[in-house]
Amino acid sequence: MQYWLMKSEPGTYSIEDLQGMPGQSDHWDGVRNYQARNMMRDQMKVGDRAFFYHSNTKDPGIVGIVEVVREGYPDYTALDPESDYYDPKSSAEDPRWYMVDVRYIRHLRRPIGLAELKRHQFLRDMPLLRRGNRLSIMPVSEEEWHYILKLEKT
DNA sequence: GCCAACGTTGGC
DNA sequence: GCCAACGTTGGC
Repeated sequence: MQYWLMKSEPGTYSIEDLQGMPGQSDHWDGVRNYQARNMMRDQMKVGDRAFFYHSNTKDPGIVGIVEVVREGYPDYTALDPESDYYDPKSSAEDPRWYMVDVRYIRHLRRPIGLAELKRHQFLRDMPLLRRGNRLSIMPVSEEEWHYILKLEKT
């Protein structure tokens, strides 16, 4: 089983939004970055866990945990001209973008902010903390995963 | 295939 | 709202 971190702007889609969906699960649409696409299409497996990260907000940070419940399949919002995520270069025959489904597991006991994460040398290699990082989906090592879960209890 | 221009991300 | 960093686009 692998661990991940998935970013979302809470103004667009927050962990509370996911929690409010039927079955507390939803598709993770709108990813339009090839590296992130490849991870969803090729690497994310049912049962994998991910941190839900709130980005581009007053207090960016990890707020909860979700589980992958469906593996990569074409992101149909790319085919919908009405969607903000429409991409005329994608087609049903040759889908360019993929998504996975995730299910809400729980909130962390407290949000762990970006500033706090940065204070931990142990986490310095996380792509999230590297300068200029723009990946919206990234792997988290098992060690990092458990380290962060310990922070939650402090 | 290079690279300048442009658009987007996302912290601050 | 600013702007650094980075990915993408498109002219050549």
